[in-house]
Amino acid sequence: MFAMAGEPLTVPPRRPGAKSRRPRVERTLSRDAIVAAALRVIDEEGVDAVTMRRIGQELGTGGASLYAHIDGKDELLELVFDHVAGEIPVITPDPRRWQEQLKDYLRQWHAILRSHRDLAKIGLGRVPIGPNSLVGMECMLAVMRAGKLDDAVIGYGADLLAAYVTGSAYEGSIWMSGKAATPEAGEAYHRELETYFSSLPADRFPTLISLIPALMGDPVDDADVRFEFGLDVLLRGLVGRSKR
Amino acid sequence: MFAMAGEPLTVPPRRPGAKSRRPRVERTLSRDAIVAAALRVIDEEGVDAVTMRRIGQELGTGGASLYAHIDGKDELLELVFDHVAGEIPVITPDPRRWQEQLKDYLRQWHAILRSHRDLAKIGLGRVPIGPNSLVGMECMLAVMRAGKLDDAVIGYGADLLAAYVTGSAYEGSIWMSGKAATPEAGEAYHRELETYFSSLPADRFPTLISLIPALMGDPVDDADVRFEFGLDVLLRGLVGRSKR
DNA sequence: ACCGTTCCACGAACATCGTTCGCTGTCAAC
DNA sequence: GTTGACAGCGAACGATGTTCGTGGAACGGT
Repeated sequence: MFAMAGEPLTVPPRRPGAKSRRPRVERTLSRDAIVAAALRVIDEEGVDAVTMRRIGQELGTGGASLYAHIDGKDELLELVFDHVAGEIPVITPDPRRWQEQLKDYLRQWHAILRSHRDLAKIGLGRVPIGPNSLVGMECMLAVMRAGKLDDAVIGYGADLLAAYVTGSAYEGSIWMSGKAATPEAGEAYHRELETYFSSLPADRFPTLISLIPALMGDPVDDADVRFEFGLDVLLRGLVGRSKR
Repeated sequence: MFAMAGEPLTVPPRRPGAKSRRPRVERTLSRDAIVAAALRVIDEEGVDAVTMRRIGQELGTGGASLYAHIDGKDELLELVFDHVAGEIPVITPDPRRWQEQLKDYLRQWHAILRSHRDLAKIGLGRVPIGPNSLVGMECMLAVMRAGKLDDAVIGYGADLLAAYVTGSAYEGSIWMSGKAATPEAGEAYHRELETYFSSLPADRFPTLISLIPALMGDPVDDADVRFEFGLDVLLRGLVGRSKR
């Protein structure tokens, strides 16, 4: 499983014993090409459409050919996730405006995840330890330390914020999940859910029913407002927890 | 997909056209028995071990027999999730100690999820709309309203809190995930991760390295402290956001 | 210029998954 | 007593991740 542990920071060679006596000629396939193809499929059809055979076909071959460059599907998805993590620009911490810096960073991270369909799903059950993810983590921690937060708050808080960004991006992608990934289907599901809530017995769910407007905003317009709300709540809580 | 929308609150009959001319004699199989068997398998081997054939075998038959009572694996998992959601005791809101009530409720939810291995994984990509989940949601909303939070804060906040509980329970179960679900393997992975972080170049990851003790506590002892921290941060932020 | 080694590419195959199909036996309704 | 609906269930289908064995091309040594 965790084959990356202890390996150097740069993308590690797959076969440790391969001394590569040969100067590694450029063949048609490569790790980067495979990752790019997988990302292309994710952008077009979502993470569930990523299949070894599908990626191979995208590169003009079969699924078995990928195993020469990649250990398996798990590692492939991890590579894709870390690849897009590299798209986030790094930040040099400025103690005077660290909060807005941190928020901006998380906003960008969230936006990038959302721009790749349900890519966030990959990061849900994982501890991201790819090189780019680590750079992002270091960046986040540095900004939080510039804010003079307690070490314990930074340690727990960074995890909390990272989980929030990933989870929020994934939840936002659920509305267009499943097979019919069209925005119309998402809105249809949204409406169906709203009518379902409205049909509940008012005597047993009084609070729920009275809060339907607050619980369900427009699924697309509301996504950013919702994310911003969580961001504000989390940072408010973190600084409140740290001071004193 | 969302076949439950619009159906009555009690567990809906699977086949809408089945008028049940026969008074539904008690056969060996039943929805409840299937759900119980699935939960048993989850407790013993985790969610990934839940297979139609495995559940059938658990009940002394094959996998195909389940489809007479259940639409498919997706619905089965949803039923299991909602079943354990029924274990959480409901709360009558007390405005004077609503915060501790809310915390206690989320603590119990978290504990129940954690007690069923990686069951939380099921709830990650779903909007829980089962009957028991709805009762829990109503309960949560009522307590928050007793705290006189703004409606908007309740609406967004309830989602935030629910996602936190589920996500936190799942993350906690990752340490013992994979195949070798033993606690020793979890600790081994934890140690491996720590040495990996320690091996990073100190000139490029100064903050990360200096925060290793804060980032990684003991995986088991630390889980509750970590959860409590997030709870405190979230509630702090929510009330701060609501007051003015 | 030749050969041998190395290793990528790839079709076929294996195990496993969710699900469907068609048959059988049984029990309730007429 | 007859009939018909339906739970139960083995077999099968399509798709998945992964492994195996073969082939062939490119490089280094001679």
